Amino acid sequence: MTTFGARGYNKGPLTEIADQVGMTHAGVLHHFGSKDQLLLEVLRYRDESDVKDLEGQHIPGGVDLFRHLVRTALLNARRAGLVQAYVVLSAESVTEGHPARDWFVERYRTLRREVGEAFRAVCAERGIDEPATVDRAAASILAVMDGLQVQWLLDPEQVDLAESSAFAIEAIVAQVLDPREAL
Amino acid sequence: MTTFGARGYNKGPLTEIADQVGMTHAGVLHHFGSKDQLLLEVLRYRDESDVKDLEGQHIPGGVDLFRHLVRTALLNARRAGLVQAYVVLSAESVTEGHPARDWFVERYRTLRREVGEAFRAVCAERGIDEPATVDRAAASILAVMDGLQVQWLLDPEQVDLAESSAFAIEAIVAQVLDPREAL
DNA sequence: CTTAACTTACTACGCTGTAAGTAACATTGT
DNA sequence: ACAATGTTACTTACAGCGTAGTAAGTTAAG
Repeated sequence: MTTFGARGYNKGPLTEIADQVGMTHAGVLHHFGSKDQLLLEVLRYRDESDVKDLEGQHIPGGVDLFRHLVRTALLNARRAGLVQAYVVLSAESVTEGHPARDWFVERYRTLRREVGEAFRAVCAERGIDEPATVDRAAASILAVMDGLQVQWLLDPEQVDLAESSAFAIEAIVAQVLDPREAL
Repeated sequence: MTTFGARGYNKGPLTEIADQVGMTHAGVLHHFGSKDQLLLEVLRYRDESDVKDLEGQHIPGGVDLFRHLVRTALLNARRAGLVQAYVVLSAESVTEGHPARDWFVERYRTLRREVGEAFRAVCAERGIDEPATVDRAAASILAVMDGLQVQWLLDPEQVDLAESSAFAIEAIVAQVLDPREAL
């Protein structure tokens, strides 16, 4: 994660990764078979340990999911390395034949579904019949979080990741629950 | 742009670029000196020709800038290659020692400033005293456009770039002009 | 006569993946 | 109890490719 995050998958050599665990690059290949496979295992492992972190604690739904996303943005501002890994790898994954492409496609589908469901729950709770904008809003919330991360990594002095994320999420949620035309 | 977009800067070889213009890779280096320099020239050239496109036409300000951004998202849905180049290169640029890093830092600063000014113009026009959220909103609008592009490139069937962008921009503008708390 | 626009040929490096060897440990048969 | 036989976790060494950059030569135009 450290190497792929700092230098990207393509430019992140196995030798650097091997050094970090006190091994030669051939040793790493002994365990993972190929560099592609290592990347997928790293991503899978992150997912697993994220789930473990939430064990016992309920995975929030409804309005709590949005609060959770805001807290995540706040947390992310303290772990640039991990954020950078996701930013770099997700963008790289859109290129031809990238080994993590399918993983990111699936990941975004899952996240959009979860955020979409949270929207539907909130709408139901407040007696709003489900607006057509739910799917767009779900994608937008994930998008704004990702996009802010890029700007923040490039220019941390100028961009406040947590504040901007919170602002944008609030804006989008408000627009779903009670749409207005400003333009 | 085609090669760097499709394969990224790191994995985009000079030979492929040279082939596209019917030349050897040494011919390309004759003109640009190094691969780094070529990338910077490509980016500079894109900027220049964007300015040329707008020549005569006024660069929109105030509320028209937001409409222009929505139209841009619509236009972008028809040019995946260019979009992919920006997505891949901007994310790659956050890595250590990337040749385009400074360029992207500067680019986002400029864009945030322009969007921020548009916000201030609209606020002045409508007699709203400038809210503290302008800067966050400016970053958020750029962020949501970028982030949606990633999701759209990965899964064009599932994500409607134009609609989602329009929705999110509207949401953010509305929240600046007339803030509400939804959470 | 010079300069520009190349090409060919080469160097040199970085990288992934493979093959063969080694040391430690586990398992099994007697 | 102990040898024989894997098996695991590596290392060293190397093959082999892709690639950026360089140097020298070629052709055409000014």
